[in-house]
Formats: sequence, structure tokens, C-alpha cells
Amino acid sequence: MQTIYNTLSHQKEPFVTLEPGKVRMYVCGPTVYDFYHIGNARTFTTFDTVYRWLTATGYEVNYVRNITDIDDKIIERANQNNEPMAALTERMTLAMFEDSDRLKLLRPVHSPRATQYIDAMLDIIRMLESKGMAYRADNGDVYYAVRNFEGYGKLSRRNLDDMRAGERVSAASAGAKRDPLDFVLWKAAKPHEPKWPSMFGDGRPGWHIECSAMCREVLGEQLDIHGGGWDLQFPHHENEIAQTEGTFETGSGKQFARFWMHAAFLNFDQEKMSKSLGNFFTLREVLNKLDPVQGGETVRFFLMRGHYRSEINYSWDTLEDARQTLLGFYIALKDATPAPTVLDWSNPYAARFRAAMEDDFDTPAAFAVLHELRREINRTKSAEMAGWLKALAGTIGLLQDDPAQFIQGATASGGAGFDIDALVAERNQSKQDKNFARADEIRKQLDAAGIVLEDKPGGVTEWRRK
RNA sequence: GGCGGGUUAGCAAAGUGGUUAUGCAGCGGAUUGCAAAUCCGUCUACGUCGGUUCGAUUCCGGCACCCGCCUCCA
Repeated sequence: MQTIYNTLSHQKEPFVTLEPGKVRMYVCGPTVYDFYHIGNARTFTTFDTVYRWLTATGYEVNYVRNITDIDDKIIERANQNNEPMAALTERMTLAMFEDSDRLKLLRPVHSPRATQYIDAMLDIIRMLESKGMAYRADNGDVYYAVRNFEGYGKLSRRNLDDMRAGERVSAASAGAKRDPLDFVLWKAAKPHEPKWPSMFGDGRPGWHIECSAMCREVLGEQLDIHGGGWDLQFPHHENEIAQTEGTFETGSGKQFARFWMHAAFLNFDQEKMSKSLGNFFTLREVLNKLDPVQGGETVRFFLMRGHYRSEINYSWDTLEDARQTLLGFYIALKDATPAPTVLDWSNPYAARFRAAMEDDFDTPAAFAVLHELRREINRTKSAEMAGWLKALAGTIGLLQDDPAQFIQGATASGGAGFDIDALVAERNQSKQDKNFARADEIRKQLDAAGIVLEDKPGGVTEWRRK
């Protein structure tokens, strides 16, 4: 049975869907003003894994990851670049999909863009206003009155009075708000900013309302899983709950999302990696430092080596460690051609793998099973075992590349700058002639170029990227 | 100030009231012309102080240190 740790209840719960076998999953996607960083990549990889795994175990998952294409930062960046906002967001959206493809992220079923759901946002704001949960302020903005929503704080376990007493909130000026914690639903138009007409006057939406509207339009009023990064818990997700549940009939007991999942941070030097701190690496930047053939899966595997609720630290060493381990899996698959495999969960390896994944997506524990399979393959060269390794890893988006190609990396297509095969042939001849000095010299030369030789039985020599 | 998370061997990282997690690295052996890869064997653990218990890394409490959210943030 699948269990998921629900941030709402702070415990693991059996996963129960609104409709049998059907999963409505919404994940907060990127704000497209720049390339996304590997911290974002971690969250997206987490939910890609959830999507793949639930699908592999028989659920029909309607996976939605939005694109925020209207926001303060986008406006600011477009102005800096002196380019139209739409041109910037279009460019960055394409780049986002490119990067995601390289990370082997499946495309979500829907990738709604906020600017195409303005009407839906206004509908919700109108409903909230009619229920007395939203108000128009003197400056033309429309705010959500958090005091009027009884459950405010239930996700992040805060209460309004504690927050009010806190240093940071009281320091912030309330401005036109009735309560400092009220948040903006609709921002009145300002010069040189994009605007849409509305019953509240020209303006643009606040960030939080975008997600509520896209959830509602694409998936309906209620979701099974709502995901995002840990930092979105408050205020973003709390506000989404307030917005969506605020439109429900009072006392209906209806919940916006049944399961809230939050991916932990990716740190650098033990600190959260974020754009505001400036200590971040874009995914693109990291991939460009890696072999083009191996890079995407290396980063993906690196991100999955830690449980999604544990913080992990990014460093070149941990990335390289992940690459070596991944290489080990591909070496096993190269030496034993995987047999076509139909997933039968009664197989002992499959059962243990599944038990790990069903325990709140425990990928590190699942990898332990894959390592046992790897050892078994190396020992027996069993095509059946190789088939299982590939099939199980495939349920979470790993080990699907051609092993020979992966192992040789981009050097296979001439990246080494010289004829590897000719040197290998010369070395084999030298070995036959017992000219070991020359043979070792060639091996050393190749090693310096990052190529490792492996002499197989029967005088066959294979090579791979170091 | 409020709230939450963490501390596992050289490194990375799961998990468990008593029985090997796992990977990388190390060490010994097999194999190899020598290596590499692989296999076999093997050494380093559960922040600290108390409590509960026949027994705690694992439950409870105190303490220390680290991190995060409370402002845009995956």
C-alpha cells in the first residue's frame, strides 16, 4: 500500500484518492524569468519520480505543473533586458523544457501558464469578495482577509497571533492592508506594468491566486496531491488553501488538497541554495560541466540518492560519486543483455523495491535493492536479472540509456580528439608481441585523456570514460 | 520572539526496541603480463546527559550544535 507523508498532518498516511485509481496532482512550477537552478531541479525530479512511480503501479495521474509567467521579477527582468515581457517568458519557458528534458523529466500532462487564467483568478476573487473574505483597499489593491478564514495556518502550523508578535511581520509595514498578514489578490495597475481589465479596475494578479485558479480550472476544486518546495509551505500554500477553501460552502468540510508534499532543500556549503542568496547553480551550468551523454541522468540520480524530505548538499564530489555509482549500474547492464521484462511484483526483488517506494517514496532504500541486483548480474550474467534491474529502475526514470553509449560518454563520438580504436588495436598487437612497455604506454596515454581500458576474456579490449 | 527539521562510520545515505541497510573510499584475497572491471572476505556508526526497558542508535525528557520558514524564493 502506498503511503505518503502528508505535511498537513505531519505524518505518513495511506494514500487514498478522491476517485479510485485516479490522481490529481498539482506542483508549483517555475517563475520563468531566468534559467532554473538545481534546487528547482530537485523539486521537479521529486515529483517526476512520484508521477512515474504512481503511473507504474497502476494509477492514472493527471499531473499538472504550472508556469508562472506574470510576476514582479519577470517585469523587473524584462525591463532590465529592455525586452517585452512575453518574449522573455517565452524564451525562458522553452529553456525550462529543454533543461527538463535533459534531466529526463517527463512532461506534465498539463503545463498551464498563469496569464491564460486571468478570468479564472478574477472569478475566485469575486467569490471571495462576496463572502467577505476579500476587500478592496484604498490604493486599489484587493486583499485577502486572513482573519476571516478560520483554518488559516493549518498547513504550516502557525497561528495569526504568534506571527503578529514576531519580529519580522511587525517590522513589515501593513500599508493599505487591514491586517499585516493579509495578502494581495489583485494589484492595481501601475505605469509601465502589464495590466488586465477587471471589475476591480485594471491590474494584475497576485502570485498566490495564480495557483488556486490553475488548480481549479485544470483539475477541479479538489486535488489528491499538491506539491512544491519546502519554502512554499508558508505563505504560498497556506494562501492557496485560504483562497480555494474560502470559496467552499461554509461547513462543507471539503478539502482543497488531501495530501501536501514538500521536497526538502538542496544546499550548497550547508546553506539553502537560492536566487536571493546568490549561491546557486543553474541546472544548465551544472549539465555543461558534465559529459553531455552522462550529465542528465547523473544529476537526476544524484538528486534521487537522498530521500526527498532530507536536505542534500550539492558539491562536485557528491555529484562525481553519483556518476561513478551510476556507471557501475550501466557496466552491469552492458555485460548482460536485459531480457524483456513484465513487472511482476511477486518477484522478491520487485517486492522489496516496491515496498521501499511505497514507503513514502524511499528511493535510497529502493537503490539498495538495485545494488543487490547489480551484484547478482555481475556474478551470473543473468539476462533475467538484468531485465529486472532495467525494468525496476525504469519505473523511476533511471537506467534506460544504451549502456555502451552511456559508459563511453561523448568521447565515443570523437570527443577524445584522436583515434581510440587504432590505439587499442596497437596495444593489443603490442601485448601479443610481449611488448608490454609499449602496451602500458598506450594505456597511460589513453588514461591521461580520461579513457580507461578493460581487457575482457578472449583478447577483447573495451574502453570507457573514466 | 513564534514554528518546524536535523545531528548515523573517512565520505554519501536509509532504517530499526535485540538479528549485515546500501554505495564510494580503505584493507586482504581471487582474476590479470601489470592494470581496469568483477567476485569473495573485512575494518571504521548511530551528537550529549538522563529516564523507561531484560535490552535503545531506534521510545521519552533536558542540553549542545546546525539548518529552515515567519520578506520574493523549489
